Amino acid sequence: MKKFTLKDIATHFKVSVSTASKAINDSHEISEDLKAKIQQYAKDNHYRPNRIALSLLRKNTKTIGVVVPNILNYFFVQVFYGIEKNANARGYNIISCTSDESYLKELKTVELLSAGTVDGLIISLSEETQSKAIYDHLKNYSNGQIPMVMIDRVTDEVDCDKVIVDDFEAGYKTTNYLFETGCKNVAVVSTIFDSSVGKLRIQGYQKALEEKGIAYDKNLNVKVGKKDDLEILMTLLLNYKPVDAIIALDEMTAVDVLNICKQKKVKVPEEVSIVGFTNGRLSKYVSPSLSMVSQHGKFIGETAANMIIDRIEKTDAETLPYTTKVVKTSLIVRESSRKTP
Amino acid sequence: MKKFTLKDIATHFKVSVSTASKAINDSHEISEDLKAKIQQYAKDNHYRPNRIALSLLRKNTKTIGVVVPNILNYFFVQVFYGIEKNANARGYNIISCTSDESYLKELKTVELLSAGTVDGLIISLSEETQSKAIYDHLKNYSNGQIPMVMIDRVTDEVDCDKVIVDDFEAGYKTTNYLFETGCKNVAVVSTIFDSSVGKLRIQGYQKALEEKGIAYDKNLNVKVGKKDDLEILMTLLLNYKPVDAIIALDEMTAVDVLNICKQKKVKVPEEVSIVGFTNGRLSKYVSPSLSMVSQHGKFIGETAANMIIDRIEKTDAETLPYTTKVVKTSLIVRESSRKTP
DNA sequence: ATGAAAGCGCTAACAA
DNA sequence: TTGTTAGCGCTTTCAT
Repeated sequence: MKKFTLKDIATHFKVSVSTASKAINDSHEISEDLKAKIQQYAKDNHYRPNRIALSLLRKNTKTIGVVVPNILNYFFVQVFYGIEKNANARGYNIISCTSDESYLKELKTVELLSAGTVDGLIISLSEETQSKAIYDHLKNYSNGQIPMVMIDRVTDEVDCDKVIVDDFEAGYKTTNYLFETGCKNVAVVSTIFDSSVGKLRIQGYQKALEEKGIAYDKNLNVKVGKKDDLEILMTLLLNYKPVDAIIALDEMTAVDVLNICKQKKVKVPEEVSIVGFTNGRLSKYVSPSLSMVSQHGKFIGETAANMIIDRIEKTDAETLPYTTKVVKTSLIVRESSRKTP
Repeated sequence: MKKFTLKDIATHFKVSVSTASKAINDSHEISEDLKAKIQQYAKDNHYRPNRIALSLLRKNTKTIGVVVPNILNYFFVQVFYGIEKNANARGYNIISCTSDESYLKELKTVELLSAGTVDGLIISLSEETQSKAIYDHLKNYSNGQIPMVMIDRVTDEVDCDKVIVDDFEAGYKTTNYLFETGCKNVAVVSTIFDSSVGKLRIQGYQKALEEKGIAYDKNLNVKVGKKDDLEILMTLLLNYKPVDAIIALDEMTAVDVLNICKQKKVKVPEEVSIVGFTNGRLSKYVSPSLSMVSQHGKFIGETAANMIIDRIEKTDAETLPYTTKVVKTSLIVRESSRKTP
């Protein structure tokens, strides 16, 4: 598995390495004759300049790192897709890592990537990082070394470019939509109550309640932990009050809630409207199909890729002010929510 | 965005770079006193040895490249997850790329990765590559340079380690299962008729037909191209013959077939049994839930990661014979297929 | 205990 | 037209 290098070419033609280099790069300094021979030889031997050496020389890697909490979540897959698309188009590669919602894994990943491996980093915080609120690994990162863009799950404690979803507004609008279609008792079911995103959606929900003059009832804000049984929690919820609308803060939960309702013979949407977050593959296909809030993951990825590359390629990068782009959500109304009061 | 290097440390303490290096690496050659000071200073400044420089020196990158045709396909997401898991556990990172089912993009990606960026490559062929049957970019790759493992969509024309699904057997067993449960006219709907995987499943299907003494009817082998309308093809199929079982070769198609049946008031599974390939998120949640063939994507990923790392780390790598691991599928029976004749 | 020098593969001044 | 040298950041002999 010996690599084929410039030196091999140089030795073969008994020329210097720099001559070989110039010939490969089609420099006008080299005679046409020699160039042709060297280029042919290089081609025959599948010579590729070593990117590691080039990276060291040019002090860039043409690679951007992406850290997402969970690759099995369709939202992040879409984000990833968007990043890859734009980054590739601009000549960058992606090195992708998962934090698995773990602070430690996130920390290690960030340290690894920060060691010259990538020219910039796109990261969405793990749930554990957000719940522990430890951001040192990212502060140091952005302070000293290379550009960073945070997406979706972000924190104010780190200064950098950000692309976020307008989760507050999404929570607010979704709740209002349910009110407008005649729902009275709107509950929320969340598995991401510890993340910034989950909290903002709840705040939007609370604002809508407030405007409507309805007191916030924490029993209607169902927090589903890793070990909790959603079915039990749902039973408690439905027995607690005549809930007629449920907002599920992620797609899987929306589907689960729907299935539990069906199983309990609760009619959707006649008795209970359901609206979920993240417009992925599932929601369209279940029946009744689910009304969903789309966060436009692909667009977020594209935007983040452009922001990071812009910053990487700006020579006066440090002087650019950090910006935060807010992506609006769209409510996709399907069968699981009532249309009229 | 100036990087903090050994030189900075050396200058700060007015020592040589090599002394600084040794101190950082806790060499016994350096006085405890100086070591302590240097290590503290390094820590304070978040010094991380430049991985690019180390890669150049050690001639390895501790990174493996992964090229899959389509990241929005749940099977590949699972594979990816498995690769990431095992690779990380063994100290490797993943650089991931999508070929988008395009030969050209695959070619470019492979060339890029082969240029010293990664220590090994895991690849699943794009559909276009398989239909055009051009494998030069991979032959050269495996000949000369770094280890490669092909997964799922592979070709005999390239000598390397492989992890494949027993698609022939899967097609065979699935068809037989349908026969055993009383189905007579088993059709297949495929969007991947050009890929090795799709062809093998069809061959398995044909073998089952043959054993049963049933002539292969190509009208029952529905090929759905990118521009074809599945609904029209399904209508033709159902009008053509009293089909009582349909095998869909990917998950999305299985769901689509199910929905079209429901829409046409064809009862599933009473009138038509449906079995799909790839046990992803969708199949469990639609109703009736879909019986699926699981290819154990995560396991395939884990296996591939181990194979490539084994080969990378073997010093006598070239002498190791190439092996092909075959992963058996499992049929997960749900509601969409009949249980008794 | 510390430093100088070489070298990983490559390019880009600068010489010849 | 071709070659020499230096250097990207680091480690590792081999001096000192």
